[in-house]
Amino acid sequence: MFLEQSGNRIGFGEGFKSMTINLKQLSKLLKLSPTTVSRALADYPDVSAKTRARVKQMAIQHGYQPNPVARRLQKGKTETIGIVITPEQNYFSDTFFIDLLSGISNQITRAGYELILGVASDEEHEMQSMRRMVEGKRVDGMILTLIREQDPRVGYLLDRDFPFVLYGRTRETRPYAFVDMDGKQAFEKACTYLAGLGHRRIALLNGEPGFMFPVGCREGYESGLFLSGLELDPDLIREWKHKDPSQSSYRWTLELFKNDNPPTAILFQTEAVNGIFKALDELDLQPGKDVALIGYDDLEIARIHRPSLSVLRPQAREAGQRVVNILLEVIKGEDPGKFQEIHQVEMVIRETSLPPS
Amino acid sequence: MFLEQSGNRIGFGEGFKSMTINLKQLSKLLKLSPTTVSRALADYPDVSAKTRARVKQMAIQHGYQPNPVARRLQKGKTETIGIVITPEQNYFSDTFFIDLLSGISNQITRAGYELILGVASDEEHEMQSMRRMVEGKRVDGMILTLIREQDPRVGYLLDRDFPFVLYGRTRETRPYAFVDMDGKQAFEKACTYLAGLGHRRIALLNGEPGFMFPVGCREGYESGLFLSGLELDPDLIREWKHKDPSQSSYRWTLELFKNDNPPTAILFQTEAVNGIFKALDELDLQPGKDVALIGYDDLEIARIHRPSLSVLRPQAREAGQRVVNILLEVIKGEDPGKFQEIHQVEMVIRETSLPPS
DNA sequence: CACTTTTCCCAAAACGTTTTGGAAAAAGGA
DNA sequence: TCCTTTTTCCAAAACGTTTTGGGAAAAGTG
Repeated sequence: MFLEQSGNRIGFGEGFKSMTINLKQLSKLLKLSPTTVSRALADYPDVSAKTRARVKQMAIQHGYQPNPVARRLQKGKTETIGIVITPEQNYFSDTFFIDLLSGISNQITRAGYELILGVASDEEHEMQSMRRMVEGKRVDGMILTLIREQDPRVGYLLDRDFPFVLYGRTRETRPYAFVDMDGKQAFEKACTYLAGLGHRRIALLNGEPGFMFPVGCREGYESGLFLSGLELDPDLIREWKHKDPSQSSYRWTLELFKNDNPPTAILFQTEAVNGIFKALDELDLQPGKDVALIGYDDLEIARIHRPSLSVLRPQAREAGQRVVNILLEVIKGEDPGKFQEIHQVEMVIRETSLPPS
Repeated sequence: MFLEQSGNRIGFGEGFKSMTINLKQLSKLLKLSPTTVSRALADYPDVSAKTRARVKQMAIQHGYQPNPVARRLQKGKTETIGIVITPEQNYFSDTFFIDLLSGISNQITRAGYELILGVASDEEHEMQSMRRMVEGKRVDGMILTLIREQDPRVGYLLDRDFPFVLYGRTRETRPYAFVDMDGKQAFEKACTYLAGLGHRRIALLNGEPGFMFPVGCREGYESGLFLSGLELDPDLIREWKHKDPSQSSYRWTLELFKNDNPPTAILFQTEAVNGIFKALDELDLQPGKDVALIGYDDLEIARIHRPSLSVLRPQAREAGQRVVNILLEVIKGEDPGKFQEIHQVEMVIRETSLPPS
């Protein structure tokens, strides 16, 4: 009785009228048990080729799709992974993060999973949003970006053995999975390139301390100087604030050129380029001509600007895809320590990396 | 027997060890039925105040949270809403879209819902991603942004009575819910303001045809000219491409000034500002001094630039919150036609809106 | 032919909630 | 005291899948 009723309950209720068909209804149509239909669709070997074909054909004909919520309940998995972004850090700006997100999203969809997004205004809400996802059993795994040197999120997740993958790295001795860009090698390459052109005073306008990504950049910078036989001058290193990249980089650039012996080249994250351009303009210095520039990240402004900006270009899309594939492995139970990838960064020479004049 | 077993199944299995407690387990602890516990937590009146307090206390003590997947199955709702973004349109860039998303996300979380995100590379995948969500029963409602004049998504959703809300508007006669910014009123205000300063040649560098938002901008521009007793000159209207705002606006700005009678002011979407600045620089015209500028959207660059850019500022965060609240009503079964909101846009006068020199 | 193996299918349980439809106990009314 | 009403609780069904543990029929095997 009840079975009959529930089988006929299509098209009732207000709001969205579901045109979709049930497993039970489909099985009735086929005069088979729900078990067999389910197994046929899942390509189990214990259903004959003939009925399997019949089932699949009927499923397609009626546009049957298994209800994901029911599947999740039975399987004990949410088939969902979570990510929390914090807009105030405009890390999010422009193409870089979008490329990363695009790679993540596509791969997640391909796996039949879902991506749920949290937007947090600050560090505290970031943690809160993540805890809701984890403790509320809303996701099977987390993706973390914009990693800090000491990142409480990593400890939290490790403590409860919850699957996660970092885009980036942190200071943590326990093994964990990550995909990172080789910022060190990138900045080393850029630095030796500039030195090879004859630059002797190369400045570094680096990201804010506390985050992990500037660490590699600085290491690469120092290593590049060393390899080129140049000495490190602390006066040539400055750090912009991520809350206000343009404003802080503007001020620091002006400061750099108050130096008795000013730089002839600057390495920096492209995020900070607006402030640098502005400062150089005020100082009557032409980017590329009077000061060589190489930015990290190939944002739109880098390609658009005249002269166009030489950049270090991370493959964000590919990285995003790797992050997801790894996370799916970790969710399956693989050892996270096995997945620690450092991706190469390409250097794109455009118009702002000439020899010193 | 089986009940007992499943009740004890904590801490087994590889991977994430769930520390969380069940409704069944909690009810056993309380020596109550799952029914009563569930109803106590949901504040049903048919459970005594004393036991309700006892239940709640125990629930908090053990950190009980109902499994959302099970609840969704029973309730027949996904408690999830979907959004699809397309990165290539760098509508997404900078603070505006993030503010919108932030408002959306916060309100969704507050309602206990989830936001699932699709990232589509083009119009076709955008539709595909949405269909997966809708036909796959993965969401209860959709949020649409960056609406086109003829937008197939709207027809699709209307056809199957699926709840949705637009951020923006489209050309569609059937009633639907939307939250839009009053671009018309904004551009009218900006235009009359400039005319009031004495500008007689005001140009419009508008968004790409096919999308809906430039329509209102143009209407406001024309209305502003009319109200100020100025004549419309088609030579002063150009349209940039959304795939490449900087490049196209750069070219069109140069073109505008080839005019025998060039403009003394430009209205535009702030997205296109880089190209305009670049072109003015080449033409040796100072923004704000030689050419007045008012942009639509208060992006970071607008505040940072010297001279700082006068802008029309939509309240994206608030709009995002409204979109969600409306969508929740529509999901409940309210008539979408009741929810059609047009939000005012504030004008922020900074340094680029002086009288003509 | 009798026995074993393989092929093909299915009934029932389980996932963790909420809702339905009572039922027992307590309280109120005569 | 007996009947009615209110209070307080609960067993069972239901949501739509997948998995478990067979079981009947068909196909081999001797």
